[in-house]
Amino acid sequence: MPQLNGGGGDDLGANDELISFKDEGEQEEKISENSSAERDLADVKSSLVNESETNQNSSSDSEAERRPPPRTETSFREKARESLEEAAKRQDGGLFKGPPYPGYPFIMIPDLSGPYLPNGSLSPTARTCVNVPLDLHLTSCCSPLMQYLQMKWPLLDVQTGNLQSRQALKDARSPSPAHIVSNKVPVVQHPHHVHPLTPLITYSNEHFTPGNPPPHLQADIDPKTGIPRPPHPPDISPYYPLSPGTVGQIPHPLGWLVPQQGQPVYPITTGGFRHPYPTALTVNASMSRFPPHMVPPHHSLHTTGIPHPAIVTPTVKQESSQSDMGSLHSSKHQDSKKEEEKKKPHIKKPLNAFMLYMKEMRAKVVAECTLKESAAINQILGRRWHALSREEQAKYYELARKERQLHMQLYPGWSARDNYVGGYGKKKKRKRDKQPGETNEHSECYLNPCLTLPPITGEKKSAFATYKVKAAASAHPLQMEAC
DNA sequence: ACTCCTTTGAAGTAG
DNA sequence: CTACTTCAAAGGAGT
Repeated sequence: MPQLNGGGGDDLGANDELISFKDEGEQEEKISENSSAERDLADVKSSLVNESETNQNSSSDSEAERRPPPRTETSFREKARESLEEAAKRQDGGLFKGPPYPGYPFIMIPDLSGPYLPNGSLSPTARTCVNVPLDLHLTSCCSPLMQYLQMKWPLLDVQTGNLQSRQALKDARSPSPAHIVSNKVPVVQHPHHVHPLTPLITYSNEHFTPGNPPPHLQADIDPKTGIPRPPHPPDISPYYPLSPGTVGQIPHPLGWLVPQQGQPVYPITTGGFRHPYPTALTVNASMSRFPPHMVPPHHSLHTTGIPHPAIVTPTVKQESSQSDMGSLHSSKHQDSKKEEEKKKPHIKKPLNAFMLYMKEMRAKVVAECTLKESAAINQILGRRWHALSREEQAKYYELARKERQLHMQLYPGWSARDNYVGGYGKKKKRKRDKQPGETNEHSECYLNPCLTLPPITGEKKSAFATYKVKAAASAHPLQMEAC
């Protein structure tokens, strides 16, 4: 599990999930994260559209200008905040022209406290996330910084000029243990696709059990549509944005983030934005009510009776594997067993950190560029992923960890192997062997210097104990090989 | 209709 | 333990 050293070093410690090579070795990229956000889009676009060299608009001088003085470990967080603001300024005129979504109603403040800081205090990043938007939400919603924050922290859901949300913000800022303890960092559910595992990435109230909402949300009525916003469930942090109506018609880059009561902002179908998976707390609560061994055998139904999104009906995908599905009885003979297995739902893997990140950011990237091809989008997302700060990555790692935990609780006997079609070694689809040199044959690599990362030198490797050399070498041949 | 592409990370298997 | 494979999401593109 990623851990943030709350003290002097921002090293994530022994976590083997965070790749620390970008901490210093990728300083340039990290520094240019702000600009890379606009550049990578242009880069990929240009490479895909054969417009080479157009990425020069992010000129080298500006690159040098972006390069902050060598940062120290102690000043890292400060730098990070500075970079946030700086990026916000820059992106105001860049590709990241935040669409005007004056009504984007909420601010969702991810609580990054908890596991990241040994003392349990709010991490500096979290403070940053809290403080800045709190001031920002009073300013223009088109504020570059806010746009950036919303880009950077799509979970930050800013409602401008809404007293209720201000009150909500106050509440969020209040030292309520629920806010502090809840480590929930909600990731959103793409309306496109019912996410298989959306316990932590769901704030659709659609399936939330209406409970007793906080007083400040009691009369939460959408000012635009007049549609009452569904209240927060009792055990859901008010951080969760439940702002269906307002954003529906507003071209917000994170419109997909919002529960769809109106029209989806992006060319995405109204998949229903179902989040049958309760939130972490909800699930944990439900877990307390339904211990793992009491999880209903019909996994297609959650404890709430709502079809579980992680389960794909057998018609979609089938695999022959044994699991602990309660509906299976060993006494049945093979035919019936086969039928049982046919009916057996396909439990998908929990999403890892990057997948969660992709899910959250994809729509935004798609909205910011004309690219629709997922391969290209994923390239951008991959680069952005590496450009993320540790705290931001840690957020997703933690989220993924919770997803895995939740998945384990819900499906104790499930194994990733269950989803192996034909089993290990029998490839369902032959993946092209990626030799480093082979990968470099990609035109994007040549046309797109931004798609590459500086080669990792041995010095850099030694500088970071947690650097997963092997992982990086195998996972990022493209970056490891200097294009 | 199906597969590939493309990304990272988790988890599984084989040696 | 290491290396490798598969799958998770996504949707356009190709077969």
